[in-house]
Amino acid sequence: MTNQASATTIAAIAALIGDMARANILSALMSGKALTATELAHHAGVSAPTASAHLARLVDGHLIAVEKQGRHRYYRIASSAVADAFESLSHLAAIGPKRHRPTGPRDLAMRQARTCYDHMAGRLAVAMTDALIARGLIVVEDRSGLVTNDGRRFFADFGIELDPKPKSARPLCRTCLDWSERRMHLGGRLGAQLLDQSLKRHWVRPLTDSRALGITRDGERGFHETFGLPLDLLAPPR
Amino acid sequence: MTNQASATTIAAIAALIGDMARANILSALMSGKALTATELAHHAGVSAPTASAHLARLVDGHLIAVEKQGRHRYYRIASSAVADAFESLSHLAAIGPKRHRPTGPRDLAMRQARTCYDHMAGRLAVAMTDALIARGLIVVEDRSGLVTNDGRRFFADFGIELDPKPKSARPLCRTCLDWSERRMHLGGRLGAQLLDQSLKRHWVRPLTDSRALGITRDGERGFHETFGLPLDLLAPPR
DNA sequence: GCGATGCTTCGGCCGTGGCCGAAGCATCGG
DNA sequence: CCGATGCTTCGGCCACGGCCGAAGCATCGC
Repeated sequence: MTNQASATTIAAIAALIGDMARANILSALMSGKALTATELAHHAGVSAPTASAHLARLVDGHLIAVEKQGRHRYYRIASSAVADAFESLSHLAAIGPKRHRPTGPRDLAMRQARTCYDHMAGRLAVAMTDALIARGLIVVEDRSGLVTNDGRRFFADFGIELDPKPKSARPLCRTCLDWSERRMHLGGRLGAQLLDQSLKRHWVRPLTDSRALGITRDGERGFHETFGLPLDLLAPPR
Repeated sequence: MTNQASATTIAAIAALIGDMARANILSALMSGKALTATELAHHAGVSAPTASAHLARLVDGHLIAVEKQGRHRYYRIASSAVADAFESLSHLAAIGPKRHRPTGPRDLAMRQARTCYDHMAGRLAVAMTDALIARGLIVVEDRSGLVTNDGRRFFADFGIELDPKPKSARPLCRTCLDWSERRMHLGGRLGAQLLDQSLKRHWVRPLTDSRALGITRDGERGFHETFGLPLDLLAPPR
């Protein structure tokens, strides 16, 4: 009767993810966008009542959170821990029965850069995080990080506002791990804003029907000049 | 119709984990030991036929592997990716609805040192890995690692045989990530042998009814002198 | 060979949970 | 106010899958 209670909870959570409709819903929310119930119903390929029941169960299990806005209800992933668990399962599903890495073109793009929840992951994100640490712009310890004064200036120049009085309780700088790289990368508000800026500047663009991100020509230059990332890391996957 | 196929697979895998009996079976196997069908049936609290059916499904889904030995059949976790996914879910289950870390005594011990599948995880394992890298005894790149010549000597002195012609196809040195530390630590055959030696030397001992490991007095001295780990990291959790 | 032990397959029972259509609240726009 | 839109609740249908006991293979010890 070890962590019996714990095993119960694990089973409950896994069972929540272990349904086609709910997995599709979570998959859709992994983009980081908050979506309405109807959109999610459509995405999961089920009727509105069915989706509603699924969403209620996911909220009840604290896998997703809901925010009502007028007559819409916006659902989103509840925490980065949820995104994390889903990514792990996703990784397991991808390598599944195979012995060695499949390395399809889609897979290569995913490994280079992709969105994870609402920030970036993959080689690009890991390298950016390393670069920020190496330059003393952020300090990372355990799972959380701090922005240094140098960093504050740097991010301001880059167009990222780090309001000292955040209205959101969400941590500014958090690390999130990476199934393809086995390294940490930035999440939290800072990670989200880095993705935001990168998209705004057209340094990366979402690839169709996937969470993979493509690095544009501008991006190759920008990431190289601004963050000092090596060019070969930024080139399109071979 | 994005990664619809992928979402299907994720749901299938999660559904496998999402059953009390199967979660208990996996939980038991997370110790890294290979167990027989009857033992697992007992552990899951179900009859032999029921357990057999569950085990067959888990094998079919490539979550566990089986090896027959005489009239016994030994089951074990199929890969570190499975152990990884289970740990992620375990982490999610632990923090679940709560806002901040619970930090019970059990939890503190788990964060300091525990077994992950068949090797060590937690602060201790992460620090050991860092120390080995810093001393140039291993080189880690991407997910896999190499033992240097210096390292080979070091491990031989430590009592770990690294036969150049391994009969097992299992990689010697692999990294595995860590939910509590968000850092990589050593898995693979080397990681397993490090745990082995640490247990043999009574530097760590399994705590009752848990995957947590306690660091003994001998261990504090040993890890400090042999790996150069700081003493405060080795002290019992406050 | 023989029984004992370990494990799986078979057959049948039953409950949980998925699904939808219809109806019920809530909110917006006019 | 009214209808339209977004979402949930209700009621009922159905099947997937978990559970066990009994029986069937396989392997060991003698």
